[in-house]
Amino acid sequence: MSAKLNLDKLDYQIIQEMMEDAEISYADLGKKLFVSGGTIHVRIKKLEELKVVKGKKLSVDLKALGYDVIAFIGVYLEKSSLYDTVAKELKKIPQIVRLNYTTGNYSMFAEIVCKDIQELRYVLHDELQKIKGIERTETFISLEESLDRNVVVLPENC
Amino acid sequence: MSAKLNLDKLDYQIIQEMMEDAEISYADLGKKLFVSGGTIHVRIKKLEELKVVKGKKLSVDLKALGYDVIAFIGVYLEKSSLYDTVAKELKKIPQIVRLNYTTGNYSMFAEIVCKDIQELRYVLHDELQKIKGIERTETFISLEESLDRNVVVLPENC
DNA sequence: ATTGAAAGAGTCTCAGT
DNA sequence: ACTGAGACTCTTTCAAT
Repeated sequence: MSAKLNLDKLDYQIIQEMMEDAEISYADLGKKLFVSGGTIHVRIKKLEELKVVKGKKLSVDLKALGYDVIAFIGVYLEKSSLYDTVAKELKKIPQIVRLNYTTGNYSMFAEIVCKDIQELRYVLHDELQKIKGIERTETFISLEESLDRNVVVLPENC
Repeated sequence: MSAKLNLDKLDYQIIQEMMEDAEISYADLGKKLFVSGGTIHVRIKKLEELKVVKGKKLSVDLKALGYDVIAFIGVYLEKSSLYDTVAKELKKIPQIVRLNYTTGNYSMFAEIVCKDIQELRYVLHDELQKIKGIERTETFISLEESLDRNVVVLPENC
């Protein structure tokens, strides 16, 4: 499925280090990995061209901004062939931040971020119920996020 | 729940713009929002001190790196009071990247990233079954991620 | 491919408003 | 609080290896 990439140990080390600290400078990262800053630069450009590294994302504290409710929604479809049309409708709801087509009980799995329970209730009741093709939904409100991290991408090396 | 922050329109605009493009320079962002680069700098430092902005994260294409399997795991606990001890064990499994304590059918909700189905099977069968307190689990393998975006943080303004 | 140095661009500080 | 300019740091390019 995934194309041959031929990444070496240094490539993986760069990705791993930058997943832990995306703001480290090329010079400092070079020191840490015993190569020059120029080499780090060349490798990162290569990884960006290969679309392995997609860029940087701002990390914000949603709770601090007043988004107190994170919830997961399991969606049952009337027919699984309705996935594309239902997905298109769900994407129009700005509170829905993630959507996966899944195996198992639910046809699709959504993640939603809201300011409060009232807003969640509004989206679940007024927005989702309007969408044709959704049989029913099950909502799991997050009471606590205990973990949110990156996968470890170092293989046998290092 | 969330403390009084007193962010103004410019603060929200900066966060919104940087969520869409985390790598824009202060000068360019200033031009876009009709203030100087120095003002953008001051505001971002303030937002970092307030812990609203937590920094930047490297965005990588897991599929390109050979992590072909993303799955969600609903965990049923024998007693919900076992959450902390089970969470501690789950955190030891590097493939588990996210963990939430939830309301609803499941006591907890995990997200897992694996290289292939064999690795997923290994974690589900060999690692999870070892953990005391887990009654059973339900796994939803993602066949397609249709959406992964940030919430829109602009209130009445703009 | 990697290096080191020079050029260019960005961040950070600060005095003035 | 915002600005603009100077100091500093980082990224980017490139000739040499």
